[in-house]
Amino acid sequence: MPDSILESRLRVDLTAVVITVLDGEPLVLTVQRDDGKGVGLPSGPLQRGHRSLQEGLRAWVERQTNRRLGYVEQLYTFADRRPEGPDHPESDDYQAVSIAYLALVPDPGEDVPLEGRWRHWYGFFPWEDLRQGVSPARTLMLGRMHDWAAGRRRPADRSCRERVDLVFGTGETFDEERTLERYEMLYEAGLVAEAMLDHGETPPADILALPGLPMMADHRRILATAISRLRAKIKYRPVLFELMPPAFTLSDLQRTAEALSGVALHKQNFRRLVAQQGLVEETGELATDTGGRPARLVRFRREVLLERPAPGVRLGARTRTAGA
Amino acid sequence: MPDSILESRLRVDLTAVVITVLDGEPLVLTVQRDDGKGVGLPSGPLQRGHRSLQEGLRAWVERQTNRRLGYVEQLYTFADRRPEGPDHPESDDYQAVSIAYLALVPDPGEDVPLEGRWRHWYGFFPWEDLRQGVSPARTLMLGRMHDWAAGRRRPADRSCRERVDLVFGTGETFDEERTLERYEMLYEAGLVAEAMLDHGETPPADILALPGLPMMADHRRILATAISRLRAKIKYRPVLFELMPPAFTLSDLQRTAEALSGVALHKQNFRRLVAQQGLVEETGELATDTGGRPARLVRFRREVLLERPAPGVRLGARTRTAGA
DNA sequence: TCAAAAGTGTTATCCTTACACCCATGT
DNA sequence: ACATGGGTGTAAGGATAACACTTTTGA
Repeated sequence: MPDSILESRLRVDLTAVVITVLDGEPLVLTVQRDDGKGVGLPSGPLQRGHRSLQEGLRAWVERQTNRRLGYVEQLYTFADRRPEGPDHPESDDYQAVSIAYLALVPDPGEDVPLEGRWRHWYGFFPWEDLRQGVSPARTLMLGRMHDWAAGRRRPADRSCRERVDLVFGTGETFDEERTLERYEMLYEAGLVAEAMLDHGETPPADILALPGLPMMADHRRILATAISRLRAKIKYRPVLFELMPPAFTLSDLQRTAEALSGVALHKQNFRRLVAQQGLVEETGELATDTGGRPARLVRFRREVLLERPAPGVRLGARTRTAGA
Repeated sequence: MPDSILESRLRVDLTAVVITVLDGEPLVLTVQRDDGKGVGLPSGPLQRGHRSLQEGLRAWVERQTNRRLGYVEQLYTFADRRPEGPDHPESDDYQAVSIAYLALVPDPGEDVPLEGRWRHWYGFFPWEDLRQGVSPARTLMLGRMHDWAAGRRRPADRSCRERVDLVFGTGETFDEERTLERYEMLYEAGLVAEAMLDHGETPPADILALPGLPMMADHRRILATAISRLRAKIKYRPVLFELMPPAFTLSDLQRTAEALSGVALHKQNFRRLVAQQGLVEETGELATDTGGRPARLVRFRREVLLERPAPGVRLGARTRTAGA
């Protein structure tokens, strides 16, 4: 009853982060907005007739990209305010509430229509890929973060520099799950294009000087949320297998895990962990196109979803990287 | 552009699960709806002028219950369809989308106004409390679930009976984090009052024969979601301390952990885990009102939030219970 | 003096890590 | 033959689980 006059009914958007891995590279399904807003994630408003939030999401993705989704889980709900730029000084209203979902598909499929396109994760987040050790791009960006940190004094807690090093990790101490925190820190430092747009500034002409490709609205933040969640989740739930074909080799599985987590894993231990958890069983066939000795093909034992309490591909140790 | 005629703008509700622990009992903040719908969680619509979703939530809880919230995190977003009962045969529209939050406060506080009231968790979920071993209520309810399972044959996967035993656990194998799954299974079996209401039936007069007190709409499901999340989270993030006063004893801390997780913990190992993780430091004072030997008071070391990657109160072993 | 609760020490066991080594195929 | 990737065994280290025991207060 109270203040019902203030109630605002607003649009509810459903937004999908659809992930796959192809040849050891993680991909995300994007759409190119025709209104010049750039690259975004598939999304659309919740409608009458959608039987549930998830059904609505599936319908939108199918329409926009022709893909049927398999595994789907809810990620997070964001409220996107209208940007506060000089054009909208008075906007105290919300544009929309958008409910973001994470979806996994085992292969990219063909005939993705015009607007739909798979893009590499690490094009948007170059600093998140440490599989080859520390990349020059990462070092460069860390330098800029240190410059930014040096110009700030945060009262009452540790120095900003220390926080940067903690969240970004110094080589060995990289925590791959902190993708969202890293993005938010870069945003705070004004080192991503979206930060400038949201403050009404125009990003520099040499947009490529900023680390990572931007996305429309807050979609890159949503993607960062998805990556963080997925990197955490593969360790305690068998979601990795939602990205695999029916039969695969253990090396394929490891490559997929590495693609998602962004770090190189220790081969023998990875295999043992998978084996001893009973997550896979042999098909009896061999893959001959491996280059060296043919590898046994295995398949996911779907039964574990029912029998084990919380099985996941615990990643185990990493291979020691050369970088500090 | 397409189908904008179908777009529906709808209400967005913010719903709070506010938790505290008092004298070893976990409590949830509830409001009594005056329209006869029974007990519910504090909630209200997102309004213009709320600076963010979280701010909106805080505003509503403060107004309805006079409590300021400390720790707040987003839980899940639900779409509540109008019930399909005989009164609304044609309703294909949503009532509202509600975004649920989990909030933790260190003490109940006083002067909670008329509608606001703290209630015991386990009044709503009697089967979730295994601190004293297996309760008669739990055994009774498990029997009913077995009866239900016996009357069903699920094709293509394990027998329903096995699924019940897996999710509810047989004594030793109880997985405290599966609170939501257990509630959903009880709902499916029609053993909670809400299931009947949602199907247009009237619950039996002897409502107390059904396990646990009901809540309005889907609020008990939301509470189950909160419990699941919280039980999982205390193991890898130091959220337990959001429920503690500034100074407390290790036994207090253990009692709080037990209250939330619903199982009895092994004293010595719990203490060692907390100590060796550096989560607390001594204040130098002693608590004299413990009954036996006075206990040292400790406080949470807030610094760990910055220095450690993912510190949590890993609960360690449980005390062996007598029940099978 | 005894009950009650705090607090300490110690061992067996398991899981993880790290390393070394062998196997099967294509060129 | 040898390069390449698949696959196995094993010992060191660390964390957990389970146990027994001592200390300090109030009644």
